[in-house]
Amino acid sequence: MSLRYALLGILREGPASGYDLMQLFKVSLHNTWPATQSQIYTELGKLADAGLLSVTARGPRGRKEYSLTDDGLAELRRWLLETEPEPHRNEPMLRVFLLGALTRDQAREYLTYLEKRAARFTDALEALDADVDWDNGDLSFYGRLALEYGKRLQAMNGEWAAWAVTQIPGAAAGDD
Amino acid sequence: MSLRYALLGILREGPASGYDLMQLFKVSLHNTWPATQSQIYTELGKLADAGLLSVTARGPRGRKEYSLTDDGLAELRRWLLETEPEPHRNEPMLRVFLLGALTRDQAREYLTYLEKRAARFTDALEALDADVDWDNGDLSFYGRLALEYGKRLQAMNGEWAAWAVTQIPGAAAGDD
DNA sequence: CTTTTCATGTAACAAGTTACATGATTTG
DNA sequence: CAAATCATGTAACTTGTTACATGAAAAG
Repeated sequence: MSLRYALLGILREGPASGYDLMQLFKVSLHNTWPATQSQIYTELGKLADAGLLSVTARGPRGRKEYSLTDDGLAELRRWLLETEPEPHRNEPMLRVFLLGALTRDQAREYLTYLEKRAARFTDALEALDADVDWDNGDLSFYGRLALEYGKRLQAMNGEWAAWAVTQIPGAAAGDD
Repeated sequence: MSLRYALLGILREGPASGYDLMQLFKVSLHNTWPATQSQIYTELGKLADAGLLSVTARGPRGRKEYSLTDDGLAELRRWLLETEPEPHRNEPMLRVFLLGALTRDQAREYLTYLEKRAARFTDALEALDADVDWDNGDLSFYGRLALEYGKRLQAMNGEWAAWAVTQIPGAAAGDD
C-alpha cells in the first residue's frame, strides 16, 4: 500500500518514467522501501487509471513520463497527515528469538554476524552518501535525514550485537 | 515465509495450540513479527501437512495441540544457519522521505510525533518486560535480548527525531 | 554488428489482511 | 442464562516476488 505513496511522493519533485523510478528505488530507496520493477510498472498503471498520475510525455522506446496530478498530491497529503504508519517486521530480530534451536556457539556466531553486517551496512551508507548527487530538492533534504537515521540505526545494531554476544553463557567453545 | 519458522521455533519450547500461539503473537512477538489469527491457523495446517509439525493432543472445543517433529527442527535449523534475513521495510522512514509534500510546520509536527511515539513505545516495552513471566526457556532468554534491542531502538528513534526536528529550517511558525 | 542499456508489460505464485462463519465451554 | 473466552476454519482481496517476454536505441 505504501508503494503507491512512495511513487506519488517522488513524482512530486518532477515527472519521471517507470524506468527512472526503478533506478531511484534501486539506489536510494532500497533500504527503506524495496520495490521490484514489476511492482512499479503495475502500480504506475493503476495510479494513472485512478487519476492520481497522468502521462505527460512520451519518449523513445515507448518511454512514458508520469506527472503528479492535483488529486495525487491531495491523496499523498491525506496519507501523510491522516494515517498511521503500520507496524513493521524485523526478520533479524525474529531470528534472535529462535536462536535456542542452535548451539550456543552457533548463536554467538549469528550475533557476531549481525555485528559485522551492521559494519558492512554502515560502509554501504557512507558510500551511498558520497555517491548520491544531492540537489536542493525536498527529496534530497529529507533523504539526508533518513540517511542519518540509517547510520544511527546501524551503529546501534552493531553495539547491541556486541553486547548480546557477551550475554550468552559458557566458554567460547564446546557447549550444548 | 518467516512466519512458518516463527511457529516452528516457538513450538520447539513445547506443544501448543493455534489459540496459544495467537496469544503469544499478540503480546510478545507483535513488535517483531505481527501475524493474524487466520494466518497462524492456515500456516499450522500447511506445516502439519508437510510433516514439520504433528497434532499430539486434542482438547475441548476442537482444540489441537501441535508438536515440532524432527523434520521440523531440522528445517528450522537449516533456515537459521543457511539463509540470509530479507531486507525490511520501514514505513515511518519512507514518510520522512516524502515530508516535502507538507509544509515545514507539518513536517516538524510529524517528527515530533515520531519522538513521542518512541517514548510511548519505550513505556510499552517496559510494561511488557514487567508483564511477561520470564521462565528459564530459550525463548525467554533470547526474548530478553530482543527486548533490550527494542529498548535501544526506541531510544535511538527518539534521539534521532529530536535531532531531525532541529534540522528543518525556518522559525517555529509561518512558513510555506 | 554485438553488447549494453533503456524501456515496458504480464502471468503465476506466495504472503499477508479483513471479514465472515460457527460453535463449545466457562464465568458471573 | 447471559456474556466472555476459547477455539477453529475459510473466502475474498491486496500486496509483493519471480520469471517470462519483447524490442528499440545507443555505444563500442
